[in-house]
Amino acid sequence: MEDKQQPNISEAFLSPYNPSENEDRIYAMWEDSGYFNPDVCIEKGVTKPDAEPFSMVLPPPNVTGTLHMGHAAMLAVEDILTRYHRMLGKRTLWIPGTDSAALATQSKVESIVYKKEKKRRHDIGREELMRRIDEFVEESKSTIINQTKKMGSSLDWSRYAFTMDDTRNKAVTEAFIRMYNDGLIYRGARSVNWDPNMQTTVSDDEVEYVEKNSPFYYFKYGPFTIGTVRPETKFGDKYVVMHPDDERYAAYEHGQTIEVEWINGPITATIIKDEAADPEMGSGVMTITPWHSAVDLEIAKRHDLDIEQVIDERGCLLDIAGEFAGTHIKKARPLIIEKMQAKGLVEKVDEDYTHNVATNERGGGVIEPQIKEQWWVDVNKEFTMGPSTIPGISEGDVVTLKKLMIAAVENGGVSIFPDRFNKTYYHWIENLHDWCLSRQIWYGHRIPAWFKDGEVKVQVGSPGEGWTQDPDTLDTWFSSGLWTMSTLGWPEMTDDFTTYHPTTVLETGYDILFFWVARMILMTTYLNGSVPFQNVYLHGLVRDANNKKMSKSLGNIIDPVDMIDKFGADATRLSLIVGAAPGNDMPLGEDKIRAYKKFANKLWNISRFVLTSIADFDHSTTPTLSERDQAILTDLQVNAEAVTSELEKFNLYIAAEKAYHFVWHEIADRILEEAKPVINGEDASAKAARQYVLKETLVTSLKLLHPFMPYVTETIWQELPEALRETDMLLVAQWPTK
RNA sequence: GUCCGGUUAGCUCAGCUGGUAGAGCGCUACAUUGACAUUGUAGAGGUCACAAGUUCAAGUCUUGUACCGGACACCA
Repeated sequence: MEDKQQPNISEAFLSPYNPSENEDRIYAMWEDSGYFNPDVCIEKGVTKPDAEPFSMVLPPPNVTGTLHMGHAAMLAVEDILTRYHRMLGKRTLWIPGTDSAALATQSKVESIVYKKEKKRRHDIGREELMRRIDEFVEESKSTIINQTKKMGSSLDWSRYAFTMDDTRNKAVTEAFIRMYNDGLIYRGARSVNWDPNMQTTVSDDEVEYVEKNSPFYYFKYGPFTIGTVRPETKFGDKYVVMHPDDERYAAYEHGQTIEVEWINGPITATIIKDEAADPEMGSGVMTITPWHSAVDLEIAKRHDLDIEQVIDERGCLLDIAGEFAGTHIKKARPLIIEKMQAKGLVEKVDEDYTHNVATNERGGGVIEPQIKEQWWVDVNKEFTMGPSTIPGISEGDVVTLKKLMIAAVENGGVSIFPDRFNKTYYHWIENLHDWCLSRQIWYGHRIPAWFKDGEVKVQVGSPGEGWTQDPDTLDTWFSSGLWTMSTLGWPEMTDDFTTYHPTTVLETGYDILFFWVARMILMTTYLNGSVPFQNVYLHGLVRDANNKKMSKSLGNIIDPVDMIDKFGADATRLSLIVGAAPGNDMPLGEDKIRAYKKFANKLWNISRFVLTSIADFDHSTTPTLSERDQAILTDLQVNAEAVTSELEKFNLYIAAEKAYHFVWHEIADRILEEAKPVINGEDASAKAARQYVLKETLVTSLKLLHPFMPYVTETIWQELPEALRETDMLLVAQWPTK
């Protein structure tokens, strides 16, 4: 049997490209080289010490989670940006980290403990629970880290950060104390979103409204008719509110009292005229429950009304409910209706009423508004600005946190891509209320506040004998809001901080623009007088091939780890980039990933062909080029510049598509095909010239594609003859423009 | 209710500052065992949602209409 002749090229090329044989090996090689760390790049001479910095933080995934397609898309985008800028010769830093996801993690561990030992958190105590959580975190964190590496992410693991580690803890405490001392954090009793299941408050942004069908009751309230879906809140309703201009009730005067027969007997009701009552809504009359409704509370405050609690923290009725006291609201509701029916107070019931029920996004409990003493960030309080590099804001200006957040974006300090999200961002800020910071859960950053006999001190460590620390912890987004700073060592003015902050890009999903992006802007503009990042790149949601949301219940989840095993990380990355315009959701099916696996193989074969064709080329000579040879080199240049300009504009989806199209349909289909007769022809100098061109073509292709498909390009690079490799790894080769 | 998008080939989408339609997948025909667990060449397929306006010229700008989607707010 005759072997085809394959002079001087590696045996590796004799079979199709096999991602699983190469990816782990290549990643280990990159990691061992230290090139993910910009300091090492400088040490080894691949980056100039004074090169322009490029920095980015990884939006920290939940430490106990597993990788899903959303993460994969995020990692693909960020790694492309990182590799591109590294190849441009910048001091490039992409910082990895994981998030403690306090609420989610604690409830996960609690449920494990409950399943195993039938114990609740109060049974095992704070310290023990924390120990269990730490253990759980330690055990499960390697999963997400390993999966992140599988995607080819060129993160500097030597700078790995965890939201709950010492450095981050220090940053959180420092931030809290400074904001408290400036009066931007205060303690106050206000209406909060209380989750009776998890026994904690949640912020407005964590409340999810779920559409539900419930009976809507019309009750006779003296001469009026009032409507409600929640009869159990109605015990204390002694104010009846109507619009001042509502003709139907012109006979009643504000402040007038009437006797009304109510659930547990007669009460004295007071008429309140307030514009909050919508005349179009039902009868135009309502009673209010200020303790359990933020809207009602505002009305009550306007008229200085009594405010009474009806439901306790566990969701049970209080003494005010009389015979129903101690009963859980779920059980009480039908009993109350029964009694009211017997008393003839029920006028009618609308069984088919849909309304939105507030639930805790992360636990699913139904929110019961309560008035509670909590810690808050005041977003409207005026203060005098310290040193500032924020465009449009100078030292000494009187500002508010809201103003800072708007100024940072309005004056171009932060650019958001795609820019239509600017409006979404402003819209959110206009609606922004004070931010409830404290959470009644144990896992998280403990609030540095101490109490003694009604006195409060905010500081690091106990003020002394008899002081007890606030048992509450901080909203997880408080620490996340510091992330660009804390990962770089803030509040210490480390070299990292001064070099890499503000970061160049923040890449994340548009779904957490408010949770996270806005909060980072809030915290950083105030604490550091700077923006946290210059650019925000928002990616969309990954949907299935039919554009449906991926979900467990639909069974349409595509697992990125499966896809990597099946088609390779390169193919998975490209499938998540091409056709994925920033801010738009993208459909993804296996077919698409398979198509890019073919592309990786195509590149593999292109390389094999070129290496075979140039095997006898003398690299020490520079041959004389024909016009056509020149034209091909120009073509390379033009296309490399086209890809570059799209990358500069953050149009990764176009850049990837262009690179793909150029390599496959220009290089493979035309340049390689037309080179065949020249390479096989008699004219030795024409052959040498074309060999030179082919060599350039291959090297440029590998470089152009490296950010998008790092594994296959690096695998090929490692097989190139020494003469073609300007650097030991493609990872740090020079980007092919200029 | 407020705000923001979208509507272009069978499907998924691209079309930047206006100059008479593009890609990928799919489909049809032909070719090819080659650098190619295939690939190449060619082709079919679109009154660019609808209406009016600006303009020498409108997927592209303006206004309106109709659907579709999203974010936020929220009701007794």
